[in-house]
Amino acid sequence: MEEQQRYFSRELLRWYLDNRRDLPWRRQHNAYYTWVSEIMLQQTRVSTVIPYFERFITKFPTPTALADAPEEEVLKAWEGLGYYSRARNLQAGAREVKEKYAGVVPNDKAAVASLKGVGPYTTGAIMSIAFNRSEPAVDGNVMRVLSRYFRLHDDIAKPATRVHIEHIARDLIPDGHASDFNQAIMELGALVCTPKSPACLLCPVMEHCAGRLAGEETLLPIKTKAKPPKPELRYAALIEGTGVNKGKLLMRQRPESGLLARMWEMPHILVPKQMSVAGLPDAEAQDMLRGALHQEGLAVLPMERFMDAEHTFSHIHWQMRVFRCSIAEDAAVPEGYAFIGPNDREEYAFPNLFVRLLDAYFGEQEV
DNA sequence: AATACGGGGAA
DNA sequence: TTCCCAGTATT
Repeated sequence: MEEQQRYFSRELLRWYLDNRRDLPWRRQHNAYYTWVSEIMLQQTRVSTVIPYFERFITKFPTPTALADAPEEEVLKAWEGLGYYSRARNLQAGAREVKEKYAGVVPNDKAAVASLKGVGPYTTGAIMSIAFNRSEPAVDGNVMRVLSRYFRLHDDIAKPATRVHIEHIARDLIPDGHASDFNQAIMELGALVCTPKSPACLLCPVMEHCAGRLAGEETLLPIKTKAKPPKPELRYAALIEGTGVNKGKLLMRQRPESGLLARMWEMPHILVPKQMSVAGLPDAEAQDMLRGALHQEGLAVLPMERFMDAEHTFSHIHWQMRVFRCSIAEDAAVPEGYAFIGPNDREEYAFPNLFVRLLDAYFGEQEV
């Protein structure tokens, strides 16, 4: 092994012992905590995850507790965290651990890798962090740190690059220190070797960092840009209940799979692209909304514009125009719809966009 | 190999 | 605004 590599592993480990953050999932050694935290941390910042992790572990302290919980409760605990299939996959994994491994996360790479929602990174993270096994755990941090340190010009957006860097990372793990080393390299990426302006002068391995020595620390890593989100115009119906449903809004549950699976939303329609370019007059928009909802067995009458709202997902940009609608007190409500009041909100999981709309509506009612 | 899949924080 | 974050599943 080259001196540049031994130096990296030695100095990084030394640095980590002094700079390790005190995080909830590091307070005690528990493979389930490692698993839950790693799933939550996928594409999600540490500061965002911390409160979710605390609540989640309090509510579901063991794999068996998670396995036995109602699915809606798990989804509600995930509300606002995003990538909601993670919640369902995690619970599916917990059920498998309960059934096949007596509720204990197995110290077995193949078994862990086969759990739902656990890919190459998370497999390596669980095996190394929880069981101190010498497996690489290559995430965005690790690709950035190693791209800079070894001055790799491969496009980290390409799957083949992750595989390449996994081999490099595996060779760097000091015998018997996989857990600390893998956390150390990610910690360095999060605290020092940051994406925009890396703090090279604070870096424990700057002396032999090829990227920095070449003056390329801000050029690396190479990453092709993602394409911009596709714009979509949507018309939504804010349907106020009357009689026994006074003070409540009619909401519906999204399908089992796809975007925001099984979460609750305001009934709405996608406006065909041709008509959405210039937008429609309110009268025509309301007529389109009324007709589309009628097709679904919902007889409502759009009355006036309530508000506009926008939301950007990774790949779609929603521009939503919300119309206040009236509905007859004895009107039929199709399967999957429910009247939800301010006191019922804890029973249902909503995507961020509809949390904002509900806040706007119920906030207005209080005043 | 490309695309679907959320949301928020930092610069 | 832009980037991108302790990625995975599906196609």
